[in-house]
Parts: sequence; structure tokens; C-alpha cells
Amino acid sequence: MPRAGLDRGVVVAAAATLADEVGLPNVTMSVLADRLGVRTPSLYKHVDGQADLGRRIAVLALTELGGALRDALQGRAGKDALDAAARAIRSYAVAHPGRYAATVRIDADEPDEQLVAASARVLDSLSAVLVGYPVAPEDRIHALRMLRSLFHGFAVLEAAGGFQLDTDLDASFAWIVTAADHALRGR
Amino acid sequence: MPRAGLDRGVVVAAAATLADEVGLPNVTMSVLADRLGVRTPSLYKHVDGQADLGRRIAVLALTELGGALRDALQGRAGKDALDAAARAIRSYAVAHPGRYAATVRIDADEPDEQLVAASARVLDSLSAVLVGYPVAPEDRIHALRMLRSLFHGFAVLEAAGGFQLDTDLDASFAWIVTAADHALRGR
DNA sequence: CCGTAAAGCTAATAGCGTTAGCCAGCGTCG
DNA sequence: CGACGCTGGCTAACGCTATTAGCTTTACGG
Repeated sequence: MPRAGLDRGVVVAAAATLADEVGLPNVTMSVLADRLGVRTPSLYKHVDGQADLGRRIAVLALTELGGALRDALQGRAGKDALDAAARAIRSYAVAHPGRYAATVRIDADEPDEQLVAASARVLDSLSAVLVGYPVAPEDRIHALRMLRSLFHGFAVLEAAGGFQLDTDLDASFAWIVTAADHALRGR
Repeated sequence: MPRAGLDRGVVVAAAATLADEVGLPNVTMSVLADRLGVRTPSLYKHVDGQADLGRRIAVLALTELGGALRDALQGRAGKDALDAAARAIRSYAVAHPGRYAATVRIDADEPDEQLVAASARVLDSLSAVLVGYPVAPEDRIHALRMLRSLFHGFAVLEAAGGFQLDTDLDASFAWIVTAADHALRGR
């Protein structure tokens, strides 16, 4: 039997795309193994169980999201930057619901080096949006948390189908970003 | 063997408090049965499987949250109402993390009469907060979605331990509510 | 006081994650 | 060029989950 040529990276990537297709909770070791043309226990040669796999998907997602944010923010400032960041987050969550869902279940047990690094980069990018706004230094942490809550909440609700009318969602999102812009500017 | 005197309501309530104690994903049929002094299969006489149980926990949570919101908003308007609503949601999510988590995984398949009714009442209460603000009628849906996203996102992030410093969380929350007040007022 | 519907039980099935231990392919180094 | 060893695959097995089928016994209504 020829080797399948697996690799930790390949396994995690396959799990991530599988999660995007069928939903994170449905990413079972069996179907992942099937997808990779291998028997279930073989996965344990590359990944340390299901929890480890989920954590690695989250790291992958945060890394990708951080890159997307960095790209989106190139040369932008103020409302332009806010808008770009908001769109980047939302489209990532829509395009990769499984990966995005993996970032939610982190549970601050065992900080995990890579994971905090990846999320720090996301936070740095998001924090860069604030430089164009008149927020006092001691308030930046609050403003950052507001943006996180707002965008994350919208993404979670949209992914869960929590909004009744799917129509107007784009309009709502644009309105919300504008409102956030006003909140950050006028005080 | 004497009857345990179970009941659909009792089972769901026990599952909800169990979820608050050990986390929703750890609410297994076995431990729930143990908690109720009964064998696992007996639960199926009162509840239609795990998915049904989760849905009923969500209905319970939304009903309780709706009541808390209604109470909190009695006789309040404007920023006062906004503040009360925000606090009500946050403290419910903190006090009942398992119940609150159940409301997240709804997935808009099979709308389910009771569930839409319960969430409609929550939305109505939240919508009542907006009457004190100068938002155009066609913008109310956007403003409502903003508040939902903001509060829900904060609750999810707080529950997941997503914020680094637990200290200052109260300050951040107050700051965010004030910012939302400004966003809704000044345009 | 008896019969019946419901609420408990035991037994059994299928699927999950995970571990142990075996075997074969492949690279490395004598 | 050949043997050795690492590593990635395998099968077999265990314990846990949810769920269904079918039996028994409780409690209540006529």
C-alpha cells in the first residue's frame, strides 16, 4: 500500500475546508480520514486528537484572517480603514464559516503560543484602524473591544441565520459600520 | 421502584442548570439521567433526543431573557433604557452561560413555533429601547441589528474568555454602551 | 377494583474518539 | 549496494455516546 503522503499541514488544511463545507461540528475523524483516503487511526500520527485539531484550525483561521486584514488595510485610514476591516472580517466569516467557528471555541485554558500570536496579529490590525480616530490612549482598549464585539457578533448571528430577512443584510452592515464610525469620531 | 415523577419541564430545567454548571457541550444524556436519578433511556419518554432538548433549553433561555429585559426596561427610556437592557443581557449570559450558549446554535432549519415566539419577545424588548432615540423608521431594523450584534458579540467573547484582561471589563462595557448611545443619538 | 396509558427498566445497536501493537515503505549510512 | 531504523500506514480493541425496541410496573380513571 503506497503512502498517502500526509502531513500535519495537509491534515489541518483538509479539516478546515471540510469544516467550511459541512460545518465544524460535523468534522468527524472518520469523514476526515475518508476525505484523505486513509483509515481513522492514521490521523493520530499527525494530530493529537480532536481538540488539538480544532485548535490548529483556529490558528490557521486567525492567521488567514490576520493576513486578509493586513491586506485590506493597506494605505487606508479613518472610515475607509474601518470599512475595509469590517468587510474583510465579514467576508472571511461568510466564505469560511467552519474555520471561523473554530476561532470561537477557544476557552482560555492553555494559552497556546501559536494561537495567542495569531490572534494578537488580528488584534493589531484591528487596532490599527483606530489610529485615524480621536480616541484617548486609555480608551483604545475599550474601542477595540467594541469593534471586536460588534463585528464578531454580526458574524456569529449571520452564520447562525439569526437575522430574519437575509435581504437588507448588506444595508444593515453598511449602516452599522457608519454608526461605529460616528461612535468613534463624535464624542 | 417508585416513579421519579419526571416531566418534560423538569427534564429541560435540569438540563439547563446542568448546562450552566458544566457547559452545554458536556450536557450528556447519561449525566443528565444520573442527575435526575433515572436511567438514560427513560429521558426519551419526555424529550425527543438531544437536538430537541437543546432547542427546548434555548426556548427556556430566550423566555427568561425576554422576561429579564422586560423587567429591566420598566419605566426607563433613552440611555437609561439602553444601559438597563445591556446590563440585563450581559448578566444573564454571565449567570447562565449554558442556557445562553443554547441560544447560539439554532441554525434556521425548522423555525419552531415556540422558539421564534420567544426570540420575537426578546427582539421586541430590545426594539423598545430604540423609541427614545431619533432613528428613522426605516433604520430601526439596522439599529436593532447593531445592538444585537454588539451585545451578543460581547457576551460570546466574554464567555469564551476572549478578552485578555478580565479587569476593566466592566469599564469597557460601560464605555461601549455609552458609545452605542452616541451612535444612536448623534447622526 | 380492575384496566389502561404512561413511566420506568434492561438489552441491544450503531457510531464516535482513542490507544495498542503490528507491518511495510523509504531514506540513510555503513 | 544492502541492512537498519524511522515513520506512516494498518487492524483490533475498548469505552463512551445516543438511540430504539420491547418488557414491566406504577398510578390513575371509570
